[in-house]
Amino acid sequence: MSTTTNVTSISNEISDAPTGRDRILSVAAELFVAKGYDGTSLRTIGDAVGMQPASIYHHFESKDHLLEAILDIGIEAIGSAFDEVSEMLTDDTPGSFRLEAHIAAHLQALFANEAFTAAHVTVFYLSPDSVREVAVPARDAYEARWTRLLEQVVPKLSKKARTYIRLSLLGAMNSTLNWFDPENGTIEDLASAMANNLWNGWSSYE
Amino acid sequence: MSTTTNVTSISNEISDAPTGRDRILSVAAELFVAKGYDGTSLRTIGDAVGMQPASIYHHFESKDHLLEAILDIGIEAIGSAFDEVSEMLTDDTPGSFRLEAHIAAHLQALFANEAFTAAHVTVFYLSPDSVREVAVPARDAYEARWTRLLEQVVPKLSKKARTYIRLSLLGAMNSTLNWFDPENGTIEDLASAMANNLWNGWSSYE
DNA sequence: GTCTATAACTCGATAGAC
DNA sequence: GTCTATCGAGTTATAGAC
Repeated sequence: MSTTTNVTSISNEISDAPTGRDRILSVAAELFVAKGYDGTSLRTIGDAVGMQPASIYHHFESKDHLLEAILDIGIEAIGSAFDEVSEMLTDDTPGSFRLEAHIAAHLQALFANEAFTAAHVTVFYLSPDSVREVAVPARDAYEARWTRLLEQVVPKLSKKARTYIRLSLLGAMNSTLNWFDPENGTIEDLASAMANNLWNGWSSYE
Repeated sequence: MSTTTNVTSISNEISDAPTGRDRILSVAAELFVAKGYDGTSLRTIGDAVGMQPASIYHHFESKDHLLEAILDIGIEAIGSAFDEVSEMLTDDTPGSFRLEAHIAAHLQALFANEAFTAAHVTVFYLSPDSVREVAVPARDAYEARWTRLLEQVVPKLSKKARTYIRLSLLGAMNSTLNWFDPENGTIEDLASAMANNLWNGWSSYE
């Protein structure tokens, strides 16, 4: 589907100290997330990869296209993580289990793919219009997976209410990038806590 | 406490078509939220207020100080909204009511103070270090209000679990800036839905 | 595939008139 | 309090050698 480097090859090459194009992608993703798209110059990226800024243009047509490639890798990674979980679950898996498993997959993907996935939570919203337009279809396809999941897990809820909880849940999960430190607790614990609190409600802790 | 224009005078002057310093603040806040801090030049702000970029320096020492003033107004506004609700509730108000009232206040503040409050959700994270350092104490004080509230509302939960739900809830509420349209539903409804789903849990909709 | 050099432009900020 | 004019540094991107 994608014409850019796919996630599998990226994650394999991360441990192999990627060079050239893949290394530019990794470094640029980290910098974009840390300092913003406008706040990261091609000089900064070049310095970080040990390359002149002009050399980046051999691998990418423009700074915008570099960001497009990063967002493409990120959404592919998190979509695959969702699908892998789906394949492991059967139709009669309890809703609370399915919810927790997909929450865990989303959170793992957020923290495990260098900054490719994280870029969708922060960088995306300030991206140039042309870049956003390219990234939107894949993002919508990912959201649609959650829409279908919630239709199955909380079928009694109205469509509008399901929209609210879907977007609230995604907002809560994505916010973990701002406050959760994977060295200070496991993502499994975090996912379990989030899923349990959502499923059982807070009233039991009153 | 604050040496910059306070929220009350700002909100009063919004309807009076503010001029000079206050107008720069309003316009810059909107632009910073829409296009990012690095993505908004003083020239752009000047154009939007009908002023030469150099004239902005009569009101603000630098672009950084302008952002500091905006963040100060924003956190003051949302803190006041929290405190106003607190004063309306008695100690024996049921936890679910208190939760919903404070959620509603937070969401109202997010959408009602031009972009001053919203700047804390987006612009803050990519601000220059010096600006962030200035804004952090007031942000921490606001978070501490939520910490105390949750200690009272869900006392049986462990401290760690309360930290998770506090940050998840704030993340969910702040994400509404990305997806909720106040012209397509009331904030009261949104707050009610969020509070009810959190309090009662999703299991009842299975 | 990476380099040097540079074009064309924009940035935040300053100086000083009015 | 707002203006004009401008400085020095930074930006994306291109041209062309190796």
